[in-house]
Amino acid sequence: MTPAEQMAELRRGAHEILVEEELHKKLARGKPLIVKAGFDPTAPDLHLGHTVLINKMRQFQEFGHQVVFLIGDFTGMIGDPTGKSVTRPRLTPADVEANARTYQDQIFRILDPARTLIDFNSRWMGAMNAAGMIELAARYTVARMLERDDFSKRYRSGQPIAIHEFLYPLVQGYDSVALEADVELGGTDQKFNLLVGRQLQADHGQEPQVVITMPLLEGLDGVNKMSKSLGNYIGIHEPPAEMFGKLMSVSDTLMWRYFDLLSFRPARELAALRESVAGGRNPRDVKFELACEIVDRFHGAGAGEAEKAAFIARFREGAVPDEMPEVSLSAPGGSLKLAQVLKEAQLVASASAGYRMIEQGAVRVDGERAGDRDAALAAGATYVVQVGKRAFARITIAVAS
RNA sequence: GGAGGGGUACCCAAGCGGCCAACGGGGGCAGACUGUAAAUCUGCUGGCUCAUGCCUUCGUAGGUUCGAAUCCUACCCCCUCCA
Repeated sequence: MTPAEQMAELRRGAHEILVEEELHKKLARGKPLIVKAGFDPTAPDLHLGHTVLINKMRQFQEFGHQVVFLIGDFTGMIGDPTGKSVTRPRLTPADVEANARTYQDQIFRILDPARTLIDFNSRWMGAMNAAGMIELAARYTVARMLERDDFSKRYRSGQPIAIHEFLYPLVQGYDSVALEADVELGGTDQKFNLLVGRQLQADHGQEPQVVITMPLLEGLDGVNKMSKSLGNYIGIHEPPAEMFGKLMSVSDTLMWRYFDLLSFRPARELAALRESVAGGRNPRDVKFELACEIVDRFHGAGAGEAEKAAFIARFREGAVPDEMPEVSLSAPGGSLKLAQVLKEAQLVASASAGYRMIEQGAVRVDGERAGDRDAALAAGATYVVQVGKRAFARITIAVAS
C-alpha cells in the first residue's frame, strides 16, 4: 500500500490527526512505525466503544506497523484526572495488576498478537528516581498545565488539584519518549496528554509523534456516548444473539457511524454500500452485514450468519426462539394467575406490571394473545410465554404437592 | 460569619390542608404501522394472587388535625449573593 492509500484509510473515522503532513512523511520512509496507545487499567470490561481505538491500532498492524499496547500500570496509581471534576482515588498496585491481566484475552480478538507488544509503563517509570522525576517535571510549566480545560475549570472554581495530577500528563508523555513512539492514538478527551508527548519528545531530541484522536462512539440511543452506566452499550462479551439484536436496533443514521468506526471493510466498500442504499436498497439488509461482521469478530466466523437466520425467523416470520429461559413454578391452587406467572418468571418487574402488560395485549401464551387480565394457567403443563417482542420464557407449572 | 432560595416518583417539574398514587414534559415500556430502524399515533409508567380494597411514597424525625406533599418544631443536605 502506498503512503497515500494508507493515509486515506487511517484518516477514516479519526477525529483529528496532528500533524497530517508529518504522518505522511513518516509513512513515506517505508519503515514500520511504532504506534502507541495507552490504556488505563481501571476498566477492563470492554464494549464496542472501546474497540474504536483498538480497531485503529489493528489498521496500523495491517499496514505492517508495530503496535504497542501500553498498560498504564504506573499512571494507574496516579489516576487520570481527564474529564474528572474531582481528584480520583488511586489504585493499589494489586488492583492495577489484576485489571491489567484481563485486558489481554479481550484485545486479541481484534489485534494480531504477533504484531502487538504489550508493555507496562512501570517498566521505566518504576526505575525512575526522584531526581529523574524532578527533571521531568522541569520540562513543563504550570501555565501550560492550566491550559487544560478540566484543570483550569477546577482551579477557577476553587476545587483542589493535587500536585501528582500534574504528573499524569508528564508521565504519559514520557512514555512516548521511552518507546520512541511515531504515532500515539487516544480518545478526543486525551488530546492534551497526547500533545504533551510531542513536546517531551522534541525536548529529548526525538521526532515528535503524530497524534491521532478517535471520537467517542455513540451508544444505541444515538445521542450519548456508549457507556456502561447509561446502559446503551454492546459489550464484547455479550452472547451473539444479544449483540446481533442490539446492532440491528441501531438507527439507519447511526449505522453508518458504526460502519466507519467498527467495520474493517475498506473505505471504498463502505462507499459502495452507501450508494446502494441511496439507490434504493433496503438499509436493513446493509445493517445485516454490519451485524454479521461484528458478531463474527467476537464469536467466530459463521456466528453472524447463524444469528442472522435466527433473527429473520424470529422477527420477520414471527417464530419463537429456540433457546429461552426455562422456568419451573408450582401452583398451590391448581392454577396460577398469568400476571403472577409473569412476575415469577421475571418477565416483568411486578404483578401489577404484569396486569398492565396483559391489558395492553403484550402477552402471548403459546402464540395466543392473552387479553383477559384475570387469565390463569393450569398446572401440569408447559407454556411458552412471551412479553413484548423480546422477552420469552418456557414455563412449566407443577401441581403443588 | 451574614442574607436569601430550595430538597416531590428514573430525570426535570407542578401541587402548598381533603377532589393526590400526586398536573405537565423527558426518558422508559407496550400496542398499531414497519425493517425489533426512524418518524407518527395510542396506552401504560408505586406495590399487593386485582380489590367501589389494603399497604408504601413528596429530604429525615417528631408534632398539630377527623384528615398533611401541603401547617408547626428540630435536624440533615444542596444552591445563590455578601464577608
